[in-house]
Amino acid sequence: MARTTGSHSQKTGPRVKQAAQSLFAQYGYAAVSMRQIAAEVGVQVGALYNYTPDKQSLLFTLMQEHMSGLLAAWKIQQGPENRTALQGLLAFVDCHLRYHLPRSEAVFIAYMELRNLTADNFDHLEKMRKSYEDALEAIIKKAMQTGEFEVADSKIVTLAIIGMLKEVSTWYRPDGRLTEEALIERYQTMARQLVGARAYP
Amino acid sequence: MARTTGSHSQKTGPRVKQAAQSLFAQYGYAAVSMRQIAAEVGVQVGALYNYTPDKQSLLFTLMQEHMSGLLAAWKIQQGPENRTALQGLLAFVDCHLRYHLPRSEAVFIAYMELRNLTADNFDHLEKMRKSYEDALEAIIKKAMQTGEFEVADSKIVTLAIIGMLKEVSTWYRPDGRLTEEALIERYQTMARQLVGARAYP
DNA sequence: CTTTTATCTGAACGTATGTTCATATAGTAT
DNA sequence: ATACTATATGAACATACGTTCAGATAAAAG
Repeated sequence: MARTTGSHSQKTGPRVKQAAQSLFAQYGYAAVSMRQIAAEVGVQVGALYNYTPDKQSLLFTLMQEHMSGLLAAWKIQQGPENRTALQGLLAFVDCHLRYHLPRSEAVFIAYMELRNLTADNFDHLEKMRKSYEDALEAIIKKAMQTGEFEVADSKIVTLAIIGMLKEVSTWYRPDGRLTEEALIERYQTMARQLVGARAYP
Repeated sequence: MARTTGSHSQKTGPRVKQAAQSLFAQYGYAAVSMRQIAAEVGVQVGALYNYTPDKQSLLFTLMQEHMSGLLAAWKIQQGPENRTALQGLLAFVDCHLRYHLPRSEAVFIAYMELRNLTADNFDHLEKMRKSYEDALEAIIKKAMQTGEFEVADSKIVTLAIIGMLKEVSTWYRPDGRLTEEALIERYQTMARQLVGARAYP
């Protein structure tokens, strides 16, 4: 062996991804050229192809890693099976916001660039998105059966809560009026009222 | 005068806008070429410039008209000054969904293409969006003072409700499980619970 | 029928695109 | 020092872009 694989690559590779994420988030995938990404990294355009087979893979990798991280975060925070539905709901809100708020660029891309994925890549991500949605719906469904929540339609309530949470990423700024903690507390309250939870845990 | 102005124009003009709307919604502004739009209309690319000074104006016109229509719809449905806050909230939910559900293409563009507007055009639309948001916040604020709603933060609740409503457009299909009426009723219920409204109107 | 003019065509403009590749460069191992 | 190879360059590829415009077309007005 001559040189440890990717001695430069280990520096440049992440910088390519970071530049792509930053530019895709700001201008959109279709509006960003490989030359713009190269310029941001400080390299000629041909060098990018040492780190990605093509532009599409760059987008897919970013989106896939973001979604994997989200599902992993929930797996950790989802807690024991025997807790109440309200505890589950509050944990879901907490987990979602804590993961999304510090990742505004990745979040923006995840919601805006789905249509720029190839069919295969789209299907892959759609399955991940669905499984995240299902995690919340499972909590709601269980609470409907036990009467813990007062909701008429678990599907709609699931989507409403996710919609309410997604919207936060469009305006939240870390230096804004509310701390992350205060924000989470407010959204937990709204989620609790939205599902008509009977009592505090 | 030789020919009534726009004898063909009155047919082709709207078709250009419709084609642009359809293509922008499906593939995104940056990914759609003027040649694609022309092909959809059934005309050569040069002919488009009889109907728009440039591609940007095509986008702005679509977004501006959509937003004008929304504000006009609310102006009609907003009702008398003396009704209860809950009546106002339910009317807002009703108005929002009735306007958005049959306009999925325009809605998609309105939320996705803001960053492809020039600075001036963006500012114009941002003001309109803000005034729509303010309409809802005014209802919430009033209800906070009278104690009609139990909310801690009118701004956050406003954004949460709008987020919840916006999300509907990402999945609603006219031939789906729920009728428009049933959907509106469910979202009115969720909005009412979300703000902790004291009693039914 | 002739004139007028709104509308459309077809070609051209300069510039930009994603991707490839032979060649150069510079660190690492022997 | 020499050989090796991961990484970067710089130019080239065919194709596409938004926009312009001289000229063709066809419908209404006189």
